[in-house]
Amino acid sequence: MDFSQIELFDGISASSCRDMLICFGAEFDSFRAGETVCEYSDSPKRRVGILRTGRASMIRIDESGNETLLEEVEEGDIFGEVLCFGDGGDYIKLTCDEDCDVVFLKYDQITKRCEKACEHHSKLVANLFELMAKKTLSLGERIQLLSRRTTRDKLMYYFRLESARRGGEFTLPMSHTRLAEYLCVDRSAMVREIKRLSDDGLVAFDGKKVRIIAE
Amino acid sequence: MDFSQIELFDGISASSCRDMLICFGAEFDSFRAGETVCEYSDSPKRRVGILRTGRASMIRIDESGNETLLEEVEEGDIFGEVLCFGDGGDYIKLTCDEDCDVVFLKYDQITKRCEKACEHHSKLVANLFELMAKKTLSLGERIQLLSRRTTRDKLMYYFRLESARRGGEFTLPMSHTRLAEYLCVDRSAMVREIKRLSDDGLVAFDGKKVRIIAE
DNA sequence: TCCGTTTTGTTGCATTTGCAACATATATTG
DNA sequence: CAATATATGTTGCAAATGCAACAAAACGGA
Repeated sequence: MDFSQIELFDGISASSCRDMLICFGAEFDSFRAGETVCEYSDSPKRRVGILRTGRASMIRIDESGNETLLEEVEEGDIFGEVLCFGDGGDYIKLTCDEDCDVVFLKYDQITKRCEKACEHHSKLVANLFELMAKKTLSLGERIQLLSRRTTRDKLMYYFRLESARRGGEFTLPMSHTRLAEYLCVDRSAMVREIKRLSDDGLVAFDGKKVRIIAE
Repeated sequence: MDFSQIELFDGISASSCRDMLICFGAEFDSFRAGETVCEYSDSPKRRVGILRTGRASMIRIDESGNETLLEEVEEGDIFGEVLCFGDGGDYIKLTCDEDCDVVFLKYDQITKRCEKACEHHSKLVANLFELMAKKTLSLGERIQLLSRRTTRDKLMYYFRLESARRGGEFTLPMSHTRLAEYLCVDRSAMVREIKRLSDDGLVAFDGKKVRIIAE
């Protein structure tokens, strides 16, 4: 096992990694596209996951069967019920969009000093801190998006963000169906609104390509 | 200055605190209720704030003048543009609901090792990690709330959460006006929906007291 | 206490939205 | 290739929502 490429273990020697993996109760696992990494319905496992490779989606399904895309988890991201999406009663799962490699750490071991007092414990916490800061930012961005009142505003905010991130014209990184889940709006209503944006000359669409014309 | 009650400095001696405050570029400040702690419109200051005492609100005001309550910041919470609410272009400010005491730390100093290699640097990062985990949870909760499609669902989710947290009946911790901002819906529409919830016998209201009757 | 400000309650109305139901197109898989 | 599943485009309609406007109530200082 090569730890050096994993951001979480950055600056920690391989032998220290091995020590720590024991005291953190680390588990490595792999999943195929479409498989479920974990479910957060029942008993919390109190562990933190790090996505080493692949892409996955945190999805909530409510009583009515509505699916909501809570967040996209990408390479290097952390996830876990201890960190986010505390118990609201609904069924939540993490599903792989691609094949994924995952590490799990026991949350309680992270903040408490371990008995063996691994010398690199604190370095690992610092690394986790970085990952967490990244996540916090992306959650905050999500809130900014969802706090728009209308579908039109959500779409424009999303398009502007993607456009800024990728520089001008960009390709939608997901299907309409999924985008609707991401914006938390009805798909058909969203498509209707997209057409209006196009008619009003604010945004130009060419297949999955999007270009903002006017603010 | 007594550091011992501040969660951030938990487990760190007063003398180490003094050392660190220098290398972290720490600034202490106090604000009166109603005052603005900081604005995140223009140039990012790249610093992290910790609210030592008091309560404050992170508020966004968009071009149309709509105010959105992005998050409530309470005693011990951290805040800052580096951590959340990355640049979406809007004007964001943190306003005190009560008198507040605040510490600011330079973000870049946190993750980088300082030249003097303060021995307690890593302990402080671990403490920050805890604070951040708390924040991440609350942001995730917020996303769960905002991802409900209808005002009714948002209200019910909010009521259930508060009810669970405070055990049965509870008192609304904010005005209707502010709650509407928090749920990101129109106030009048929200009041209308509250009346419907009451009429439908799902929730009983008595002034600011709220009690859930049925799920 | 009085005055100005903020909050609350309410209503009408145009617009937006969710929802259900299709037909069609586009993968995906055996 | 055929068969099945999934995604897309579209529409009607009832319901929810945003918005504007206003009066009444509550609050907060001077």
